[in-house]
Amino acid sequence: MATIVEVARLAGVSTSTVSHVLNGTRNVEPSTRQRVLDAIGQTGYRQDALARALRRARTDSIGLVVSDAGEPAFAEMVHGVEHAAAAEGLTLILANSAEDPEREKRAVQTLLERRVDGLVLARCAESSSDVDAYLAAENPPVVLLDRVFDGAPCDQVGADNRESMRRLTEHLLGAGHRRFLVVAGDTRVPTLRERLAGFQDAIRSAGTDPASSELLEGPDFASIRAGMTAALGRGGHTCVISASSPLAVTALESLRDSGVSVPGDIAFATFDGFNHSDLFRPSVTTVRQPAFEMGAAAVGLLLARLATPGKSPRITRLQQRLELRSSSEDYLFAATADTGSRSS
Amino acid sequence: MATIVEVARLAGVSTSTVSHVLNGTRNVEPSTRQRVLDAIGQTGYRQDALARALRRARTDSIGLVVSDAGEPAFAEMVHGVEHAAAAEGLTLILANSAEDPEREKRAVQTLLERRVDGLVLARCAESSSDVDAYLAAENPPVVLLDRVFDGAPCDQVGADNRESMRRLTEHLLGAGHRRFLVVAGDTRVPTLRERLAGFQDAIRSAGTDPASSELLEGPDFASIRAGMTAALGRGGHTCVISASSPLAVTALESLRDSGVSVPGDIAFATFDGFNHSDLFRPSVTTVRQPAFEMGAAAVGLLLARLATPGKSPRITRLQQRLELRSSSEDYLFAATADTGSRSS
DNA sequence: CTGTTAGCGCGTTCAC
DNA sequence: GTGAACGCGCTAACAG
Repeated sequence: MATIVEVARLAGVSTSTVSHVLNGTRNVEPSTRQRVLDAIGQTGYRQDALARALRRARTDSIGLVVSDAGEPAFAEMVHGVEHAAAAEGLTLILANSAEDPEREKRAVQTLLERRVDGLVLARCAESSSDVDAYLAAENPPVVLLDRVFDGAPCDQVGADNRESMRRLTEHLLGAGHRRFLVVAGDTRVPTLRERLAGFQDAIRSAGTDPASSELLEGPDFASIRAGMTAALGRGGHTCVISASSPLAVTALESLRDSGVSVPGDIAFATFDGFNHSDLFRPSVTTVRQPAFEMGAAAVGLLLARLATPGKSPRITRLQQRLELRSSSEDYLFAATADTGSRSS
Repeated sequence: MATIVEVARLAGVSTSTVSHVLNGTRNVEPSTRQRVLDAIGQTGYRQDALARALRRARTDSIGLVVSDAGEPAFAEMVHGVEHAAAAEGLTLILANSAEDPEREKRAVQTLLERRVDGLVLARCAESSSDVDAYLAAENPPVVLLDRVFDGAPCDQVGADNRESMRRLTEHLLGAGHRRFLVVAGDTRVPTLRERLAGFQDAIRSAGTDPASSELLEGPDFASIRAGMTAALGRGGHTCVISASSPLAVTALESLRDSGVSVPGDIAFATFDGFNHSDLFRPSVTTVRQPAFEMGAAAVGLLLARLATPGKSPRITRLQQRLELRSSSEDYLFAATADTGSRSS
């Protein structure tokens, strides 16, 4: 690979002139400029990003750490981050923590060593505080993605989980449901905690008896499954709400294994959902995350902070879309069913 | 951020000693070694990957360009590449060409400027020859992923598309199918061309009349859809085979819009398939790509080449899994149906 | 309008 | 066993 020195020699100018025509950083005589361009063409010279970054103290790259690269929603966020970054001339360094605090820590360290201009983090559930220490020491621009932490000293992008769950639940209440089975999952995860809160908001403001519904919480999917099976055995619920796509898989498997049909015997709705759901039965009612847009928005916040640091942190909440489908809409209440006391 | 100079001063040694302690590149007196380690601990010093890479002429990073980051199969490959790279201490720079030759070209250029130690490319359908020129000029280790090009001068990883399609078709022939509707897609794409070839292999070696089946080829999904609708209108086919997941979506939409039910009226099978298909109806018969493993295998080949260059290119074909489900298995031939002349 | 020079932070000879 | 000095390729400050 040719270096700037060879180009300069070939064009009969100094390296600094070559640098300036390349970067447009000062005027150069059209004729010499052309000589430089010709020399570049002949040698096939390209700037060395490494040397350039070392000198300029900026790498034109950003780091992204996701907590589960296998999950479609995260894959879409990666896609969105890549898209927005590329559009801004930034390259993307990708790391996956796989929900492991240790790997997350290493990833952040590695990215800082590589001197990324900014960091987008979808932190894992039990994220180590070491990470915060590293970030505080270095203090690079950081945007938290997907999982919003109250009081975090940086920009954040998330979905309007609480409001969306409230809207979903209100819709289901309006359809007549009163006895819900809520598969809430690991409520230490902010996203899932917010969704549960949204459910409770709706129940409370509707004046419905919270005791009619049942919550399945916890990080362990085996327990969730066992809880599902037990609850379905007892019966009485008219609707299952799942707070995430992996939880939905577990819930649907339990329903299938218990011989409970959707929407024949019970209604079903979930967050995240499944691709191309309209092609299959049951097509499932879904609160769809704008994952791609969230990734792109994170890059936007990063650039804004890069441009004007010192502003106070912003939280962007992107609206989710409620997609009503057969799994909830085609449930029929039995004529004799207790659809709750319509108290209002 | 502390630099090596500060550490050296604090430890009362030269920078070269610090460097040697860090890299274990020559013996140092245990006591001075400890002083250096202490100084590192105090300052929170970490090596600057940029300066290090510039000096060592290697970046410990690899570049990955995928042709469609939005496609689940590619997302899994990204996942696999990231996983294997991280395990080897390599960081991953990700770019998406979005099937655009221009973007692909820019991505490869950018990655070369960043001096990645190697490149994994899932090239797009109409990849520019400029890319080959850049690669030839620089001659970095390259592994082609997913789309295998005969005679390419580099290592490649793909799936055994031809064999898998042959196996699938043979299975369907065994079930009695003779009149197939094959949604082949853009057969300039090696993967899709191989799958079509596998179908033809099976038809030929079974001695079945090729004219009984119909092929839908071309890059344009609207035409594919129109072709589907026309073919379904004419009728006579007993089985639809789709060569990829996006094609399957189009095909299933056409089937639905034409009021043809799967597997009631027609059997259906596809490559790639849908996640959690067993939870929904119809559950679809699928030839599943080991996408994660393919990504990991690509990194493996890259490392092997890095270690021992000069060997002749290798092609790794990973086996795909045939997942038989209701969409094809539960199709019932009408008693009067012509299931072909059982000539053998 | 252009050239000279001094680092960015590190790894690595070469000398002791 | 250790240190001094050089250079990876580039940009920015200073001169002219």
